[in-house]
Amino acid sequence: MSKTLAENTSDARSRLLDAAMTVIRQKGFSATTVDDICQAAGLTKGSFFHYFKSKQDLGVAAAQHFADMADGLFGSADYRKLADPVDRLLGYVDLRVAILQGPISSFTCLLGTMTQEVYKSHPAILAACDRHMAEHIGELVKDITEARDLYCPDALWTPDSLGLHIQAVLQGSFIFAKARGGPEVAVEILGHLRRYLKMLFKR
Amino acid sequence: MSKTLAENTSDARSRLLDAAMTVIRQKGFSATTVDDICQAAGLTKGSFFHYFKSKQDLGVAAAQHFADMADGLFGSADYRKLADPVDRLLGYVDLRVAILQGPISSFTCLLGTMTQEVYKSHPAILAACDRHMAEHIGELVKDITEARDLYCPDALWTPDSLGLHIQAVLQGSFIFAKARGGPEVAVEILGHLRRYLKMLFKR
DNA sequence: TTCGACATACCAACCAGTTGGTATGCAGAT
DNA sequence: ATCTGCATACCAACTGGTTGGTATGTCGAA
Repeated sequence: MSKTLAENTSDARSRLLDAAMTVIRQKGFSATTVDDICQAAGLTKGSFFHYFKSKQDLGVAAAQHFADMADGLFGSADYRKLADPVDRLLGYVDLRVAILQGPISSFTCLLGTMTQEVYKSHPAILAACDRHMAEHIGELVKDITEARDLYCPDALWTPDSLGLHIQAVLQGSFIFAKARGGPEVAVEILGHLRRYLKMLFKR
Repeated sequence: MSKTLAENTSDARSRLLDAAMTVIRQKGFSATTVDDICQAAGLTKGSFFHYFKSKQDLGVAAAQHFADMADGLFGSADYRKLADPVDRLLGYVDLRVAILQGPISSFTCLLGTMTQEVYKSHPAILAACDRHMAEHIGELVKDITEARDLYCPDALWTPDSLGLHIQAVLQGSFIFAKARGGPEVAVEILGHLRRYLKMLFKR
């Protein structure tokens, strides 16, 4: 019943996944050792391999875990209730800007980070990252499609391509946040994304 | 003077750097071993540590090497001679699209890849990546400034932020190219970047 | 003979994964 | 209620292969 604070106290598997999310976003997948994760979770290796049959297996599960967390965050956000689909898209971007706080590893995308690293070496992880990113984009594409039908049905671009573009800008902004050691540069970059969206959907 | 294509035959240091560029872009910095690089270069470890005092040292040199290569490519491209700065910017994007061919590791950015991975663990490499990316962006910013002065001097955004944005879109498009296993998706993403630039600089 | 360029052989640290074990909980039989 | 049997959860210690790095040697050019 008694629980320490930093090391969260839910079941061991969740603790390992939370730890993995944090550590992998800091050091990358290859550079994080199983021991790193165990230490961060306050558990031992035996426990780790009780829940995950390999490090790659953990990678896949961590991608899932991250996607679930993101789903919760964006699925329940206030901007989702706005009537105009363009407002929802801008609300999404604004929320992403608002999130840019605290340590870098707290707002960057585990899926993008792992994709970069494992695309040749761990196909299972790559596939998981691709699938979860596609699902996340899928939600955006719903709003994009609606907005396009409403404000520019004759536009030359497809909703899917714009969803990808939005996500690409985000991923790119994370890289520069890492390079510069802070989120300020990402805010500037997302400013252009926001402007582009407003220009596309002239009301 | 005569050089084979894959394994080139120039001096050992260059061969090691070329090999590092290729292998690191495939497997990431942490996952590539010194032996990997030596094997790809057709040399041995003794030679490696003759030229680089550590793996991190190689990372810094590889970033430099990559930046030099990029400088050569973009510095001498035809679009640089165009009179209108907007044409030069669009020419830059078009060249980046044209480059999206062959294996993924041949067109992705070593600097972006390494930044993601080493931002907490190898400050020297991170600093090198940041510096070279900033220099590359600096070239873009010249054209952006000129274009802004010419076509939209009252715009609310700064040339620097647009340079970063362009580069962020590129970096993001590489991530998706890796996730999807091909460059097609990057072409779609860059299409939006191109449209944004044309909208910004209405002529 | 000396020096730079490279090779060979080797080491200590590290790392993913294994082994063998203990503690605890639970289900059903008695 | 209590005992038995078995599964789950977790741990400490170990292993075999790998990795960054070193020590030493060879060879050709100056």
